[in-house]
Amino acid sequence: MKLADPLNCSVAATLEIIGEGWTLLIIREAFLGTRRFADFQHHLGIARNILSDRLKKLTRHGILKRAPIGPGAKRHDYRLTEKGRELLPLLVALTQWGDRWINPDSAPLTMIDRRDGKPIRPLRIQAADGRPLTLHDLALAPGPGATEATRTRLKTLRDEH
Amino acid sequence: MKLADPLNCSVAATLEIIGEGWTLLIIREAFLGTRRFADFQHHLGIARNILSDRLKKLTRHGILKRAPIGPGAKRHDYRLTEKGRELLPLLVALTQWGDRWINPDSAPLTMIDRRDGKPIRPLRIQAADGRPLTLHDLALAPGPGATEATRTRLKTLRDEH
DNA sequence: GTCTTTTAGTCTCAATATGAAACTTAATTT
DNA sequence: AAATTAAGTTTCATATTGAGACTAAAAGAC
Repeated sequence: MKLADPLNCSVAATLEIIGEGWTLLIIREAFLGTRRFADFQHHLGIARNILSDRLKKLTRHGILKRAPIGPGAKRHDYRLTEKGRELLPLLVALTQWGDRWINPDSAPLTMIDRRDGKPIRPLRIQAADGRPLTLHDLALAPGPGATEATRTRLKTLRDEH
Repeated sequence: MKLADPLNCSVAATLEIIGEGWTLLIIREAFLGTRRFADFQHHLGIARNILSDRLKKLTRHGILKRAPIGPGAKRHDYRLTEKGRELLPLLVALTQWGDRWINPDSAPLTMIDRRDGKPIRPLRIQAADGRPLTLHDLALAPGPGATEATRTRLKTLRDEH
């Protein structure tokens, strides 16, 4: 994916880091507790050079961090940082969409609340006060980082509607 | 991304369809109201052959559908289906993560509640009864589509913890 | 209806990324 | 000290991407 100009968009910015199949699968593995190079490689069946490249990229972006495997060990492994753990809602969104639209009635894994064993609720978009919102309840406003182009585009959008 | 075996995982299944940067950016554009080939091309700066390929793939998977541009028109455009619109939480997750971790204090766009103009709430993982859950409150259970390998893996995970 | 322009692609070819497997080096184990 | 394992790197064949020229059908102008 070779962006001509920056799109001034957090979706695009995020995808430049994790917008590629293996990267998110590596992150998923990390959420499952995988830390070692060889384990990522076995579980995913990814080529070693690609894995090496992606682990470097994720580390460079602070999503994974290298840490000694044990106290005093010289080898290291890869662990999720806070920045990485905050990708959980993204993984949940991917899982829930896949469960519904690709594997309906045959979800491979269910995320449950450890406390009561019940499946978690589907993600919802909510207003500040918690009301659920649909697509039609949403609008876009320029944020503090909006460029002039973004502002113009937004106006065009509003005129269309 | 060439998966050796199916991973029996909805994340992987979903990423096989949309796990590539341009695909999600096309979907984002569609949420912004873009429908025509030339408009996707112009807004994203994507090569025409790649765009053509991705639109076909998205159409084949039922995320976009082709429809006549107007009543009686022979030309068609591309519109989100219900299946496509259900990707909204995924886009919100991408946006919110990017706003927080890549563009802190300089979000390009803010999603607001049309009713009161206030920004929407950050996505949360919630229990069936609505309680917010953190990573540590979650567990995984085999779903109806779990393979034997998945069940075994899950047991291993549980033993580790 | 015919001419012109626009739209939505396809085709070609060079550049880049990926994947498989052999190879290397350092850390651990025996 | 020797053997083994773990974590990569290198090499090279193959696949994907990107830029731009080219094409056919539809829409618009007259």
